Amino acid sequence: MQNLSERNKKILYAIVQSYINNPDPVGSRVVTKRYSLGFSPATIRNIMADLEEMGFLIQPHTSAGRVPTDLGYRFYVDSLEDESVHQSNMEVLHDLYRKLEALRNNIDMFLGEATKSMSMLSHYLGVAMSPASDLTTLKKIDLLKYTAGKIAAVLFTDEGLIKNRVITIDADLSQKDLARIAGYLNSEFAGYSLDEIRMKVLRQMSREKVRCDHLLSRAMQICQDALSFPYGDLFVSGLSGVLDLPDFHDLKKIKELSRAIEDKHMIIKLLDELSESEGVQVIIGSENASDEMKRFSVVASACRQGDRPIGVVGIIGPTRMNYARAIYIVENTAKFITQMLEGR
Amino acid sequence: MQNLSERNKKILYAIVQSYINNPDPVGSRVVTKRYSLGFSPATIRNIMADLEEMGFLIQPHTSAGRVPTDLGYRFYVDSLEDESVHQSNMEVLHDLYRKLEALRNNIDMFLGEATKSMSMLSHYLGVAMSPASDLTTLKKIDLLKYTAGKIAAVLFTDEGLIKNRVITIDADLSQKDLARIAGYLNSEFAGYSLDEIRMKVLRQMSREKVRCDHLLSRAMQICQDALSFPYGDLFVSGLSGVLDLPDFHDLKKIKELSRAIEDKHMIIKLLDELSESEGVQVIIGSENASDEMKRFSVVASACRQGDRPIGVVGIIGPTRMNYARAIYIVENTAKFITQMLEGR
DNA sequence: ATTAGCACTTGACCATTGAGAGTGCTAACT
DNA sequence: AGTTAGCACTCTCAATGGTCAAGTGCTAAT
Repeated sequence: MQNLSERNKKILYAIVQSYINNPDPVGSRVVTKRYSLGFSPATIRNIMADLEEMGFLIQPHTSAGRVPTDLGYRFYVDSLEDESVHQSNMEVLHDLYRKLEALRNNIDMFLGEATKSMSMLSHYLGVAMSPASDLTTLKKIDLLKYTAGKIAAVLFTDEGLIKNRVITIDADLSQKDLARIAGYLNSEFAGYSLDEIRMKVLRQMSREKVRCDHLLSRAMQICQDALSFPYGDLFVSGLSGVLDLPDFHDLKKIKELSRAIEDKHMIIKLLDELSESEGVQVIIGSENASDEMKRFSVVASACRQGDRPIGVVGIIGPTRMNYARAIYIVENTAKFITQMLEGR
Repeated sequence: MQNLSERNKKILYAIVQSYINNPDPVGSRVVTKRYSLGFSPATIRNIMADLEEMGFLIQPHTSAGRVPTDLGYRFYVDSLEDESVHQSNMEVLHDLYRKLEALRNNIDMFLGEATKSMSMLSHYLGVAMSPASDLTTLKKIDLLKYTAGKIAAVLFTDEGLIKNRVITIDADLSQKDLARIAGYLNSEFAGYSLDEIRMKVLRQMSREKVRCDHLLSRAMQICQDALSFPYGDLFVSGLSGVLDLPDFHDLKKIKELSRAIEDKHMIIKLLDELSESEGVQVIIGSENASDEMKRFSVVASACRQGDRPIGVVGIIGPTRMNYARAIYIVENTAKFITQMLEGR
């Protein structure tokens, strides 16, 4: 990448951009015509041959133009200037989000709507994930009597998530007992992450066996049950829009994509890994860890509140993606969500 | 339909069945060959011409075999005998559901898994919807202090659903106040459907304006906010599996389907209407109210607990669907869910 | 180092063709 | 009168071959 001359960089950049705007393999003619660098087609051809040798381009067949490889896209994305991102019709984005503000009290629903907006604006798939529960911080837990032998645990987290869960217990506890247990749990565990709490509980329980405080050990048991949450919720939308893209005129690729987004675990893992990193992340085609995603690209960003992750939003599309636009949309969506959560 | 002779019925039935098993237009030859009714191809041809005239069959083009129309499928489904449904590998179904029993406390998650099972077994789309909130019966409401100016309302319904919602209020109420309000709401509204409660609240509020009891009017305000739920949750799964069907080798049809299932409101409305009726319902192609669904069929059943609807499960597929199998799967899934809910 | 020119390759497009499947109709059969 | 055999007809589908345009690589000239 560094061993590219300035000239070659410019040409590679132009080729990728041309291909992103228009799904035809780009030939030497159009490069000279549309991007007026002062070279003749023949020169461009030589350079293109070099770039192909270096792995940035590939030709689908002899006598077709060239198409960027994943490496080519990578170069393009890395050399993308922030300024190039400014596109005209992006004010819509803020208008849209302003409408979404009404949902601020319900983060799950908000994320669902945010994916819709992202998919509409980008014409790719919008995805979002609420935080992996393990890292969320418990703010408050309440226990409510539900029926005999069943209680409902309501968890409030610092991120504004509320989760509830029905727990079956073998004894019949009164609401008063439950309030005492809840009070104890709150005093003991509020402010810790669910992960930490789980560990604390385990330690407590082994100690408790000896002391055998009835209510307390029961409290621990309840707590353990209450915290066993699955992953965060996942939202995906925009599939029907994606199918209109020329990239998906091929049945095989449609199947691949739908298989990928149906594998929620895979997507969750993917987004989860991104939730650690700072800023907008771009994963291009073969850079993806998962086989199912090797022909698609991901643009995603974590939403933070201070240093606590509160979710991930992103866009999934073909490797031939308008990265500049996607990055802009994701960046601003993440920013907006962060602001919204701070404002409350 | 009644004006069909017994012989014609048999032949129509055979044609539909053949087409369901094998997506080739069925000609007179195969009818005589595979279904040994004692007729020659020529006779069958005459009858097929009659059936076409009556609207049960259609030929894609001259010199192709015939294909059932929606009317043809309707005849087939209506004359489907219960016995014909027994298929060999259906025991898997119960094995699968036994595994799902672990999720019985979390009806939403359970429905999600149930759709997966249904789609895996049928190779069509599995859908499920938790009850439309309007009709659910309030069992208990709890109010919890969340932050200053915000409270969380937790609703328990008779169906075992728990919903929560953050409500913003303009004053700061203590947990004690909230408990009083909740107590009042419970004594007043428990046992009524959310719909009824909404009406009661409205009546109360107009009366309250005169009397101006501060806490009470506040309670009404909270209650109104707490009850304003969106639709029930919708679960859809199995798209990638559907794409392997020969019926979806056509890009246009894929788009149609994905557009349809992305229109959640439409699907919810569709299932909602079915939740009123008894037993397994079959809607074939053009019988669908929604344009987007006119080329697909729906097999669905409401799940009841007594006379209270607690959800709808179903299968969406091409009109050339294995109705017998789909009906069997839906019927047993619904039955299983009902049993599971009763057992708790 | 760059470029003009040219021969070559290849996929896309189109019309033609022949095979195969299935029909409708008529005339013969029971 | 219902049923069937026979046959001409229609239509799709796959294969074929020929032309066209695009784009390349190479060579020789600048």
